[in-house]
Amino acid sequence: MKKPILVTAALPYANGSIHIGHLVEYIMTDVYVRGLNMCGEEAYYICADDTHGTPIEVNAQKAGVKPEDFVARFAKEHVADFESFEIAFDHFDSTNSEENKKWAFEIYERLKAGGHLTEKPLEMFYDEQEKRFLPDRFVKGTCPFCKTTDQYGDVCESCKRTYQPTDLVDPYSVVSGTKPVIRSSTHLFVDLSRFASFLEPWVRADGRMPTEIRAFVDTWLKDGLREWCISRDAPYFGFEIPDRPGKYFYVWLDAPVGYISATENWAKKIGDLDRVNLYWRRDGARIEHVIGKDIVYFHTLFWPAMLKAAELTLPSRVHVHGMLQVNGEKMSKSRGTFVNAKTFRDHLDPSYLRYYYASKIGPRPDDIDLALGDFVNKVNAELVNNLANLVSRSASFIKTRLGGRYGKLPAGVETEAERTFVAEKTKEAEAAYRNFDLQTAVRCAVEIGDRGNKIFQDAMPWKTAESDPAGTLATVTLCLNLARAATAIIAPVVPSIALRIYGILGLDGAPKLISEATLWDLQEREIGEPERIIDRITLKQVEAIIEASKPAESGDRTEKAPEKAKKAPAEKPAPKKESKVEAPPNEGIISIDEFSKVALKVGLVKNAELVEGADKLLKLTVDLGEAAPRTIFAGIRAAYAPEEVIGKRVAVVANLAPRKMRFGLSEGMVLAAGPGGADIQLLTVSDAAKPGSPIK
RNA sequence: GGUGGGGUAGCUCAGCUGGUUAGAGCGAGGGUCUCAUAAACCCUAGGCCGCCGGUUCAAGUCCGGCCCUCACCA
Repeated sequence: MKKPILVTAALPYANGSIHIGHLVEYIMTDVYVRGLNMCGEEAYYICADDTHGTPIEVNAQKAGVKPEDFVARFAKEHVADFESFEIAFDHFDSTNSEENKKWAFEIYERLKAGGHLTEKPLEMFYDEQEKRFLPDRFVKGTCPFCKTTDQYGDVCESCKRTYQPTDLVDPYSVVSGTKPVIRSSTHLFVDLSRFASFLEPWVRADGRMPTEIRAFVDTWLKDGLREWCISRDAPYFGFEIPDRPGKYFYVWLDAPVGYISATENWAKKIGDLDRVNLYWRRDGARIEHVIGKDIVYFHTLFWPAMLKAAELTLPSRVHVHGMLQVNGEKMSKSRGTFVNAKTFRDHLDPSYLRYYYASKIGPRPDDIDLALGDFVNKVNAELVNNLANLVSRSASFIKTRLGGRYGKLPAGVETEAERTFVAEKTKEAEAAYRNFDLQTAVRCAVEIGDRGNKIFQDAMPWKTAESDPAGTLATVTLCLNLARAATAIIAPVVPSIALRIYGILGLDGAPKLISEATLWDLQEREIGEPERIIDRITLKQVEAIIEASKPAESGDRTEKAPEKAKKAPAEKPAPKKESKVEAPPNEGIISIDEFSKVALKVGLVKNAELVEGADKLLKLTVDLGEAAPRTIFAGIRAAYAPEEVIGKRVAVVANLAPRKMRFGLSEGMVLAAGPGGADIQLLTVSDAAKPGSPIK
């Protein structure tokens, strides 16, 4: 007997709004689950908000509300966003539930009983003012290697090297701005290496994950698995560890457990409580996770180890997708490409985005590019001009000129050829859906649409309607049966459009099975009422979305959300949520004292030259009114030729720690505006300013 | 820095286990038609398949090196 399939998408973090990056995953998973069901499988789609962790705790505090309330606001918003994009979860839950606590405890107890836990002290930064330990991303300071300032406690964005927070020079707390002290705290660890012999074959099993990802995970396995710290100190929003008062489960311990607890609450909702045990304890389901490239480690190593230790059902498949780019670049607030689900929905029908994503998503974990011009073209050409218009032209032709009833299909080879073709495409599309190859499924539908349009065009029914009504009706009937086939195939992608088309064709309800494509039963019966299916879109509408997504003011210097910024699926790690009403204050804010630490001065560029071996840098000699001019390397070569810069009076950070570069020592930093590359404007000052005079 | 992925026509991408003249859609140029959401249909465009070597009768398709780019680094 076929097992039901329980599909999950990664849990969105309840710290921000759903944006078009998240939607890649929720849409593709939704299409996948709808596709499976339309292939005759029994598939369910489960998800939940991920609600725990330091960022939420801190942000709730800043917003002056309880974490529970903070999280509840986003839960409401998330549900509304998903609904509007026709993402049809069978159940959407929250990790902050009694059920989740219960399951997390159970897994914890099993880890302990199995002897998989170790305990040891850890030296960590502690913020005395805020009375809290500081996770990596809540400490900033100067990179110990390259001396770049304001780097997070785990990795330097400038030189990309990783280190411990305690390695930072001049560390400060992101929460209070004070200098943290080192304090020891005892923590719990899962000894992952004990699971190595189990994980290796599990990871390598055929079909477990895309081969590209397997290669990636393999390298981790070869390097040897490290211990995984699963506890955090209070204050923390999460579950307190039963036998460790004051210690809480790290959010990544209980987040994936949400897959199970959400199943339990769903089981309760549908009145079949045993289902949670059937699926998770008795191998009664295929469990499939859909995740982004960014959280592979958790889902292919930690999570299966936890499940194994607790003797729960392991996922059959972990499907991984790539990240979203917009116009070939990361989503960016300042460019307006960081588009929230709500903003998109306010401007355009979500069907467009569902269609576009599906048309670009293949089975491999490649990044997908939302190229705005391409978006407009593709949607108009394929969804509207091809598919919707085929229905429109054929249906209204029958309605207005051929009596409003379908005729018989043309006899003979013509119809046979189409039947064969559609049968082929239907099979291909079913296989494609099962394999997350959504672009192939979409192409199958479009190809059928092409055939319909070509047949209609070649037959020229507008010329034969009078002379040969029966033959003409047969041809148009064939076209509509093709349109119906394409509709059944595309239904998982754009369900509401499929429903509308079925109505026009005179069919009840929405397509139920992809195989309806091969029914050919639109014959000698009434057709429905023609209606507008979906409008073409214009670049202008898309530009309006971008415009609406730009930050209102330039002061909004966004930055990565600490610790869990990368948790959000399909999101290029970047900015946090926009400063809407409910938004907590940004912890990037600094005090006047901190700002005054920066010595900005006017510098006169005496000389500038190209740097051999560095295609981005110019070597500047800058007079700061000091005894000797300074040498400063500036990454402005793409925008300025050396001679353009000489003689300019520019803004210089004079007390920046000197940075040793391959080409020499850089003794300061020249300020410039703009996104980078060739789009850079040096901040210049009028000639009246003396070199060395302070900028305040 | 380490690891992994990419680099194919102006743009977005297909090209499985190597094999006839390297494909699609959009855009661009030309034509047909008017039923339909200024939609449809036909023809055309001739791209060093990132660079350099190698294996092979035969290489976008395998191997090595390099360049560029993206991602991940618990």
